[in-house]
Amino acid sequence: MNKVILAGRLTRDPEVRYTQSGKAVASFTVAVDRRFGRKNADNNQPTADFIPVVVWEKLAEICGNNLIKGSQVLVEGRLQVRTYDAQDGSKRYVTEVVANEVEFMGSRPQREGGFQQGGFAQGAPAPAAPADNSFGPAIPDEDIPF
Amino acid sequence: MNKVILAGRLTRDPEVRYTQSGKAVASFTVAVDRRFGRKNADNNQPTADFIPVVVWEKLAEICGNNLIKGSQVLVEGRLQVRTYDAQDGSKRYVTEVVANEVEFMGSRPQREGGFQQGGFAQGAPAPAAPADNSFGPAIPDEDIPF
Amino acid sequence: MNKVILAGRLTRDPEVRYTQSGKAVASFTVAVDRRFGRKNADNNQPTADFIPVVVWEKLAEICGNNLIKGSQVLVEGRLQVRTYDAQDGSKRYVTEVVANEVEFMGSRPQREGGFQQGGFAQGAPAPAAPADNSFGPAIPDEDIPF
Amino acid sequence: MNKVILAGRLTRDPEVRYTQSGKAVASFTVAVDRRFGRKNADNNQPTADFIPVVVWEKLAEICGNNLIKGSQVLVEGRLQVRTYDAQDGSKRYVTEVVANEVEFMGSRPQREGGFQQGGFAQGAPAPAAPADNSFGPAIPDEDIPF
DNA sequence: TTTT
DNA sequence: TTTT
Repeated sequence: MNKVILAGRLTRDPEVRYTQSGKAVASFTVAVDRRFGRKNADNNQPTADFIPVVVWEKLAEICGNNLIKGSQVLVEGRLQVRTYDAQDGSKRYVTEVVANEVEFMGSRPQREGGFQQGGFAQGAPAPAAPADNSFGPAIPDEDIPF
Repeated sequence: MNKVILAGRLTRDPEVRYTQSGKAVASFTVAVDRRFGRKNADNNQPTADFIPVVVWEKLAEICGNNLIKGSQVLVEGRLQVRTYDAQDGSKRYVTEVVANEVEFMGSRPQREGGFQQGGFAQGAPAPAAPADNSFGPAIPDEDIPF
Repeated sequence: MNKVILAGRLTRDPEVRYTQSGKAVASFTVAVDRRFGRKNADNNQPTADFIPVVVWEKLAEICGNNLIKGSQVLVEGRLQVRTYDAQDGSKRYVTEVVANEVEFMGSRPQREGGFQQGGFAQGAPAPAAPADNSFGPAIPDEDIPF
Repeated sequence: MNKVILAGRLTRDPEVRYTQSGKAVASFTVAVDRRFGRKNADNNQPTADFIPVVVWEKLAEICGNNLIKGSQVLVEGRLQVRTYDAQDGSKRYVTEVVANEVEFMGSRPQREGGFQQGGFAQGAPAPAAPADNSFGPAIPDEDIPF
């Protein structure tokens, strides 16, 4: 068992890319507020954890089409550590949550254009082209977790 | 909510260190086998995820005293991304699971000296001195998650 | 490990009772919508699961003071099966989630009087008197899960 | 989200039944030990929770073929409350975990005949006929959760 | 780099 | 760097 459950808000709009074979991949970071009391606020500690999340295929497109900066989500997935070689020859690690479920929670930030009222992530059209993967190196086409 | 649940085996004996104020910290990596079918075995993909885990205080000592390479564990905790400055001035990220519960599961590897048959992690004496933190930079003394 | 995580909405206002020794107990039911597709809507199947939740002590009072029918919550707890003897002498089972954490999620139903904007369940005054436990027999005073 | 994760041992051999349309259903109870300290042992409280679990189709057959009384399992599923009318006309509730994943954990009880060493639940032949559903009324044929 |  |  390798299970992660996060509830929080997107720090930015999701970034949707496509692999060479055409699979959609969405990346975003979820800010999870720490419970009051877990850390003393007065000693300059962070008050949130920022967790990189990656979503594949249909769910990626749904997230790209329905989530924006500030959106509240409930994410279920697994922890994955990818490894890659940095330019200086050293080995680097990228840890992220590969989500297999993203629920859209209540209070959603406003923006021009109508978003759906919330609900589960499913069914949606397909957007367009690539971008840069902000969480590390290129994601290989085969790297589909489920 | 920021919750992680892992079931797997230690890739090495746990490493126990102490902060300046005397708090114990144990670090180990849990190998979580991927379900057959999640990845095709034939395309050179990894068959396990290797997840760094950090444990504090009493639970750290219990882990240090009862777990060894190969021990089967069920870990519950939260995902934490620490940030630090590398020697070359760049910013690096260390992601780990901060465990608040470690259950010892069944089949445990043999070793000289008697280990307990299993059970929950609790109650235990205290070992001794530091070492190096294999997962990143020094863990500050205040960084206690609960 | 005995862990339950639910995201849903209260079907009614929470009911707060007190044990003889004065401990608060809140009871409510969480309606968890099933994912579209898990069940075909067209064969008269329910579209939600209704899960009884029980909360103790300080958290019970916070829930009583901040949640109402329709409130969206994220509940973490454990499953508990209590047993009791029915009037006809037969043995009955009551299964409920004993929550140790209740997060208040976004979109909250309106009602006269100001409720807080959301956040984690903690810190709050104490309400008053008993009522009837809608999920089964009297909860014994000692039955505190944590 | 409606998620349950249990680690424990079967109190009896699984019971495998078949619906009219031929779908396999396995039922068993998982005993989950409570953490020491969660309950004082000295006040006659139970030291374990006994949770009814239901498994469908292929996974049901795998469980029927590989698990026995005492088997250690890690179960992931969802909580379901079924309702039915008792003979006396009153309404009764049956709560159970509908498992979608069952991992076989380490130390497994011995019995004549070779069982596999453990691993994930998948792939297996099919056993035979019905029996009585020990956890409540007949499970309708359509009631397949995934 | 960070959300409300 | 990896466990069974």
